[in-house]
Amino acid sequence: MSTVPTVYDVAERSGVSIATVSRVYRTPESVRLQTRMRVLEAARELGYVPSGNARGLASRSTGVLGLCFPDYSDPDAEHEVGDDEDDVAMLYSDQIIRGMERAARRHGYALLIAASLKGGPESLVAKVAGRVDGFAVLAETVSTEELEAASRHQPVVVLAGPGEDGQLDHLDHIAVANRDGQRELTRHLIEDHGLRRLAFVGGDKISPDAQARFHGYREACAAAGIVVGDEPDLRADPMTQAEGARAAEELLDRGGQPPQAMVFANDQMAVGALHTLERRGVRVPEDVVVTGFDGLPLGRLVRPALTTVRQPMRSLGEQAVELLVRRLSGGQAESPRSLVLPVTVVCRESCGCSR
Amino acid sequence: MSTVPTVYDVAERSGVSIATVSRVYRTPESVRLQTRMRVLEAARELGYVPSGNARGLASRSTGVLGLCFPDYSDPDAEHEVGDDEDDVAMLYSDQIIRGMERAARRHGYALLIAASLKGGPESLVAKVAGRVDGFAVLAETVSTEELEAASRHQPVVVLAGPGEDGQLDHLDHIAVANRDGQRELTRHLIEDHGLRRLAFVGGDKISPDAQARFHGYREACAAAGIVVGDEPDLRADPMTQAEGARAAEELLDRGGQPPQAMVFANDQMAVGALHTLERRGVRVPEDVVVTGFDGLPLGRLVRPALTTVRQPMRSLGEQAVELLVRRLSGGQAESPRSLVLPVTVVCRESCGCSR
DNA sequence: AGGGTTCATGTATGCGCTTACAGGAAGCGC
DNA sequence: GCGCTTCCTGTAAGCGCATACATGAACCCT
Repeated sequence: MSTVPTVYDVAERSGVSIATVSRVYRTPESVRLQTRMRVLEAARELGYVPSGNARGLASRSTGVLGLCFPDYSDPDAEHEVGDDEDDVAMLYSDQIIRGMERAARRHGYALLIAASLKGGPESLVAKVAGRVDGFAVLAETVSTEELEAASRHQPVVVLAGPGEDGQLDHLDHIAVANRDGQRELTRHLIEDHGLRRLAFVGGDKISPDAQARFHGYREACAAAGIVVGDEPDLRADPMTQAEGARAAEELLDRGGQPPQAMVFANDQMAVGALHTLERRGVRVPEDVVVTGFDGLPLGRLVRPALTTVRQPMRSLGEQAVELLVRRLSGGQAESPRSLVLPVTVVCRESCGCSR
Repeated sequence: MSTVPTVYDVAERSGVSIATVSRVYRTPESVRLQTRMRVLEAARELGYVPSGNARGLASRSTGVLGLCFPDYSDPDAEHEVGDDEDDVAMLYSDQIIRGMERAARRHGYALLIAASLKGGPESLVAKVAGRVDGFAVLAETVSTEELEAASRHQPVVVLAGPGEDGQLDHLDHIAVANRDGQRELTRHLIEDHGLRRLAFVGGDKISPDAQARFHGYREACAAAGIVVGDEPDLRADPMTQAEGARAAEELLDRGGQPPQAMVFANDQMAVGALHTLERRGVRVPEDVVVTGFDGLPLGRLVRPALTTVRQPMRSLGEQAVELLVRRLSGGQAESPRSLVLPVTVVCRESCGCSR
């Protein structure tokens, strides 16, 4: 790899000063055409590539935005086969990555992504925050304190997070209308399909999303005079297909009348349930209605197609970038924004709608 | 955003020198516990986050790996609804991103991703290469010359690219066995299912992948004494669901005997075809067999499930990182590697295999 | 011819950090 | 008490670039 060429090398070779070399890249018009070409020629011969680090240091900006997200699966647990579950599991963050990448590109930024390495030597934030102009974090990804520190000196936006009550509410925040969406979907099941015996399968207690959805569910039930406990009928942890399948199993095997509808806190679990139900010969939606939440592409592809609530995950990422970009271009002083992106109920086959 | 604290601020506040502050982060054990805590305390109070740029400059390494990939879709063409196609379209690069991200994380690297902005001010490589320790490019992403320059001073691996004949063959290169896979799948259709009237739907002429697949197809046909022209029966461009649907339509409407099997150069087109066929009341696999290529999760979810060739896209990304890491840890001098990852034929319902 | 402009380039400094190297303090054996 | 280690910390020199400022040439106008 020999020694890496620098401005000095290019300057020497083309007989100009380093300042001129720098100008050729930063403000080409300010350099006489002839000189410019000489410099570029020398750069080409040397294989010169400007150092982003040096540039960043000198100009105090990197042209890079960041995204920190949780470490879904153990990176060391390599599953040779059957990474199917996984394929789906990560779609959520994939969508956000895509959204951010796109929006970032539009604004001329690149995207640095890093998943939290549980207890790595360097903290995630140190790694990301130190290299970007601003970044987004998927809620619960990094320690509050670190976020705190980082956000004192650069824009940070929290995605899909703690919601209104968080202690991070001085930061920009983007969430989706979990509660509204679930309430609306539930209302649909109750009013439009006339169902009364519903079962809600939630997630772990920590997940603010799952909790908000449960609240929406309860509200709709309450509005219809259906009694619901303080807790979901079942909790799945993690919220995977496998757990969803198991949950369906359990709901089926419970004594008493089986539910008319299984309302899952996310699509993955619902899809898992679909598998179980098919295997057990339970017809969907004739025998039982199934719904999810998220609007993963996956849900459109299973049979029966999944009724769900579509989260605009991609646009979550895009909005995050927009927010960051705005802060970076002068809006630092504005008061913290808290967006709640609307969701839409998507009726497909699994709830009994004609389609 | 006030002024960003630096080592100097932390040093002053904690009464040590900047070297000690640096050591606290780089080699904590080399600093007396008491001193270390004083420093960390000061850092916390100030909200200090080490500058990645400065660190990179001084230590000549960034801890970041990069990925450049093509600009699939026009970022400005926002489709409010019906981004369905798109959801699937990007799965390919998504998978690679995931693979890289994981592997990178394992090795303690973060991942910088950037799609080529067609004719942006700064070239993609300049943007990425200058900020990372090494990077991968999806073939055809950046100009050969730029790659050339970058690869002279840092590891670069080309993914799924020009193959054996490229002029970039002094670079590390990872491809998948397109030809072998398509040959094997085609052989399966001919020998195991006894089909003889096949139709191959390829992609644009530029795509080396699609071309290689067509070659594999031809080889299998030739081996079975089936005559095939020099060109695919149909070319789809782009290789999307919509185009696949249209291709199926065309194959159906062509005069003469319809094909017994539609062999598509990728999964997306095959899935599009599946839709068309269902709509037209043509049964799969009873009336016509359909196959894809790629092994997208999508293929497992459609009905009938798609017989295809699974590309290890995730592992493509992982291998890329492994290669980069190896080069970075002393293997610079090794001769260029050219991996061809094996693919596997995945028989599902759409070819008539019991499942 | 002299003063004022404009344009192109060079000089010099600093961005925030890492890291050899040096130096002082403390502990050891003799 | 002396020399030798060992351990911890400070000093200082860059890393590669951007950029304010200085410089000088060419030009225009009076």
